[in-house]
Amino acid sequence: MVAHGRDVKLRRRPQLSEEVAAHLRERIMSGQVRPGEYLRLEHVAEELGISVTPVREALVALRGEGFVQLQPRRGFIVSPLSRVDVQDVFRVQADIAGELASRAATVITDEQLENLETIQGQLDMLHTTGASVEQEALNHEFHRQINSVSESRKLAWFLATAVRYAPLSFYGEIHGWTRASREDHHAVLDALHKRDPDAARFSMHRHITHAGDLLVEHLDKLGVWSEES
Amino acid sequence: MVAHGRDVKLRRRPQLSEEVAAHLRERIMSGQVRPGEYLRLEHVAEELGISVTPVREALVALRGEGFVQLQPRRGFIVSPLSRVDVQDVFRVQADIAGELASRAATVITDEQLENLETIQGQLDMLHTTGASVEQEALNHEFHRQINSVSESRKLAWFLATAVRYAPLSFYGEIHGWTRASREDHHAVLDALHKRDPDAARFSMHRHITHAGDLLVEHLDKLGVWSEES
DNA sequence: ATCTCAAATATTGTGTCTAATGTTTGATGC
DNA sequence: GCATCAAACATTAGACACAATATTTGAGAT
Repeated sequence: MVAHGRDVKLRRRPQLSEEVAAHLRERIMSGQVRPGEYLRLEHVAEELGISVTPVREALVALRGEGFVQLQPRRGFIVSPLSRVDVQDVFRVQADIAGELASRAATVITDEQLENLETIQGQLDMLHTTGASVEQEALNHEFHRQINSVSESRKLAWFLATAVRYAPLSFYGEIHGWTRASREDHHAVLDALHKRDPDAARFSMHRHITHAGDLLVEHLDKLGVWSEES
Repeated sequence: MVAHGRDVKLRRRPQLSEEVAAHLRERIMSGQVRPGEYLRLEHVAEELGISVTPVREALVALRGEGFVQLQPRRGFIVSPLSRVDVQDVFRVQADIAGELASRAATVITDEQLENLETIQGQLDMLHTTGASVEQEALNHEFHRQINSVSESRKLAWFLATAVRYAPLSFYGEIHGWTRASREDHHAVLDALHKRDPDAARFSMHRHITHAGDLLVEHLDKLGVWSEES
């Protein structure tokens, strides 16, 4: 039972299918592959220099996330995507994140609050410099902490699937986002400090809505929508 | 052409992995496999008389639905499940179904309304007899119609994933459900007739909440929860 | 001699690949 | 147009490499 040391294996190889899924998500949400297009197993496999098995596995996962549709015996098609669709995803995300923040407000410990303050403090410092990768990580950690406070597994899971619709590097790239985000975060922290569930829900909901609006604008420019009106 | 039938129980029309996924969902939500248990690929494959490939595919899909978790190189574990978890899933389901009903109320056509009335009429007739399989189908169709009126793809998709937490044959088996359902449905129809979004949202939300409460009660008896408190 | 503990070895089971099978689509000939 | 056939491709099976865990073995300490 003795710990065999925490020899950190830095080279922990991620699952191939995970990488493929991330790759395809990115390609879809950046408009490189259009809605209605077929994603051919063999084609993708060849492109990445792997066999079809992990590609198929990735596509099955992506189907579960709503990015592609499976036509049995025919193949995987990129799902239609409209402005309203993305707004809807963020509506769900905002509702659930709000609920989680609300629950967190009633049970959060002083220690957890301090932890959040530390994270936000580091974020605020990075604000001046432009280290967007670390900003991403800290931002993610900030939300992860809040969402884990109430231990609402299923809500957290729903939230996680909604979050996937935002490209990984999105938040670092959007001008003006870091600043708006900072103010939003402080409003959330304030509500948590006061143990005010309604305020926590409201401020978190508003925060996610802000993000969603920016993403829609961003995707607008990329022109990823399937149809226009 | 036709395989020399060994003990072939699985039909060939649907995808194997689909059937496996449904099979495992059912086993999880009926308490036959407990949270924390490993689902071994080969074991499941042998049990169903198929190879491991579609089993793995089904488990990947189930991971996307939150039923199991993947520990890389270790295996698939049945996710924890508490009473609160199921309540949360139904909360999300109720919110989204309410939103979809609300949207439907503002755009539904007379023709679509008449269609719904027909479906509900058939449901009401079956109420006296006990043809639960057909009841299931009609009930499903009733909701499907409403959810498709507003063409909100992503919301409908979220809803679909939440719905999977109810065992397929659940509604037919619960005593008193068909009657309560009938009243709920008529309230929804009434709201749609009046083109009243708020009433549609409210009545649909209540309907789903009713169903959720019954399912929780049902699962309580089965004892599927991972821990008690 | 017995116990402790770690290195060596065996076992189990996933992750990926290759190959066989079946289905769909589109072209070709009638 | 309609049947037939071939190519393309998804789907399933089977095989194997390798990682994670369990078991055994053996050296050193008591």
